[in-house]
Amino acid sequence: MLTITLPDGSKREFDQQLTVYELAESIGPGLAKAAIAGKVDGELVDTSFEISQDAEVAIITSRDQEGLEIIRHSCAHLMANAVQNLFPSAQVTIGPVIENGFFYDFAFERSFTPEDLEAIEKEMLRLSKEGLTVNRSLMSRDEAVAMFKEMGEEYKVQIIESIPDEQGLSFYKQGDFIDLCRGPHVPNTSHIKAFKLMSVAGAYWRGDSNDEMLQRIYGTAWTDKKELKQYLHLLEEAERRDHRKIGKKLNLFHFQEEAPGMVFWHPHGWRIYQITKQYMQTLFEENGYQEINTPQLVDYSLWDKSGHSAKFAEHMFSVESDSRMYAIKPMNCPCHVQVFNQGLKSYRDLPLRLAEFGSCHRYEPSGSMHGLMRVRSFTQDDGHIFCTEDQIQGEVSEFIDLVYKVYKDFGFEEIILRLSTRPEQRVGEDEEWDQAEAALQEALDNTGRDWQLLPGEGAFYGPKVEFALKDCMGREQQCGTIQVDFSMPGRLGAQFVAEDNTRHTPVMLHRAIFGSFERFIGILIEHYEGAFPVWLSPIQAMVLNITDKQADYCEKIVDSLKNKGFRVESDLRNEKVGFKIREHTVQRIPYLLVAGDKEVDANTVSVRDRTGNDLGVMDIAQFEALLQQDIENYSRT
RNA sequence: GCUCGCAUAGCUCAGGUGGUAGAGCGCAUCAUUGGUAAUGAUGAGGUCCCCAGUUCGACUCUGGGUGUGAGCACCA
Repeated sequence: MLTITLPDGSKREFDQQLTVYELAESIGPGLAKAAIAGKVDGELVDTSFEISQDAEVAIITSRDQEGLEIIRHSCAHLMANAVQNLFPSAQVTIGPVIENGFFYDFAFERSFTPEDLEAIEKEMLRLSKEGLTVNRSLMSRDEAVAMFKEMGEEYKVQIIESIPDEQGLSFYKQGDFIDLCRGPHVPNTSHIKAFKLMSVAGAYWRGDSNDEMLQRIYGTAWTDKKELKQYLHLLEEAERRDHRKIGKKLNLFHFQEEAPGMVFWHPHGWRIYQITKQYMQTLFEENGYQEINTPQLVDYSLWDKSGHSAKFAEHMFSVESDSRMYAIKPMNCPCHVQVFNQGLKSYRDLPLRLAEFGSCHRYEPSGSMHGLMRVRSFTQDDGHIFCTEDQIQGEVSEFIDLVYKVYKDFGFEEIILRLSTRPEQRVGEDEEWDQAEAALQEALDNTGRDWQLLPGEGAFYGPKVEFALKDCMGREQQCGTIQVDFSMPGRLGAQFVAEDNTRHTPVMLHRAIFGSFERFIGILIEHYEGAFPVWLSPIQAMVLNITDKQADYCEKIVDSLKNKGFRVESDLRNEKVGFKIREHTVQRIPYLLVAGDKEVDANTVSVRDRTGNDLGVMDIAQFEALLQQDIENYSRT
């Protein structure tokens, strides 16, 4: 007798053991058809799995997240199958599930072309339609090695050899194609219906840049065609929002060959930059930071002392002058310690918070640069807090609150918190680490929010908290961070006099909220698709005349709004008002004010927003109030 | 840095078996003074990314470089 408990709590009894598939069948033929896998006592298994004792069992279909992942995984196998059908000399390696899809890495004598992808996709479709049964089998490691050796699959042999042979290895076979896999997999290739191959790219074997490069094919797979279509649509939207495109369209910035990875900010882009900077400057003032500024060029001796040149010399720009070698500063912290070191500090001075809009240059690898998101010249909203160990938690707590406020003001509601703790290679005493990690953890717990733990991911000099925000497309963007540093203050000779007149080394907290202005503005551009909230808009309102007759009136309105501190301009060109409206709407200007004879006579303007809403006719005072309100509450219209 | 692709007018992009190129938008000039997402006409714009090589001749083919895109690796 066998009792199976289903997810709804109902129980079913069976005389003898049965497979997941048979269980699904006993519930209903529709479910049996839809069954992709089973979950037996919390463990995912194939539909062919034999249930031999009392258990809680769920039937997994494509509607479950796990079901979708199994489909994606099986789709990776389907692709490998298709590739080997078409290109027998291609060797298989690994093919995991990733966000929205899967990839599979092949070793092949040449790279795959877009035409190859089409052919592979076609072959996959054929195999899917054929409805091949997918069978699981077990093999000992030696058997498996022998089999793949015979097949000439060198990479697979390496993988298998690196797995400990305990209860045998599982293999999945469909048609002639067999692959090592933990599974589970769909019972039949016909379950894989909605997929598309997206791109080919090189990827290192085992992810190691010293190893050879393989051919990676990326694909996406979904439950049905509709979901696939939705996903492809989302990708199109992401492309529309690409900050590089919008930056060009809205004339915010450009890059050119002579200065790779360095931004030429145009007037409107620079305005956004200045507004975010002024925002941060106010925030610094309100939160006990003192703004400083430190040199761009600093002699290598300082970078030797700080340890940066030993680790990052290849990524630093150098300048030689008067036969001395300088680095263009790649970071601000050593300079901040120099400021701290001027004058003997007392425990009464702590915590000492120094902030800098620190312009840094790093020689980033050419292939890593990406628009504003990763550049070689950037400015951090950098800050360093010199404090005692006891002060860490309080400082971190305050900082977390600050980060939430800032991200909210900029329109980001969802924030992910991560704590990275001690790595194997590290400096500092374990006691210090214990204390610092506990302080960070407590600060996180005090927020009452969820946070993730990343054990071993901390920097060699101390643990850290990282802040990732979610943009409107649901993409995570890591921006802010606060890091405890046990190392640098000591290396650079920072000290303070304690209550008992002994000298101590302060702890240094590195912290940033935007990360870099460049990247943060890139994120803002994509988040808002260029339609910045009024408080960030380079131009908040454009005043349009209908004929030359209203030109003076328009200028008068612009002057009066400008005098109040609003960013307003006029467009008095000899064009039809419809043309001007189109142009400035495309430029995402929040408000368009139209003045014709009627408005001149009544001393009003006709107001329209960039989404096409007609806000009616109002006088200037009313419009000012409207703007003011938007600005004060960081409105996102 | 690695793999693969791309580089043509200010922008977005066409184009040609090797004989120096074209559209739309933008820009300029003129006409037009028009009420809420594109008024019309005319015109000016090009070292076809750079450097070598092959060739009677290279924007086109070959090699090298630079930049850039997707991904990998890296990211103090």
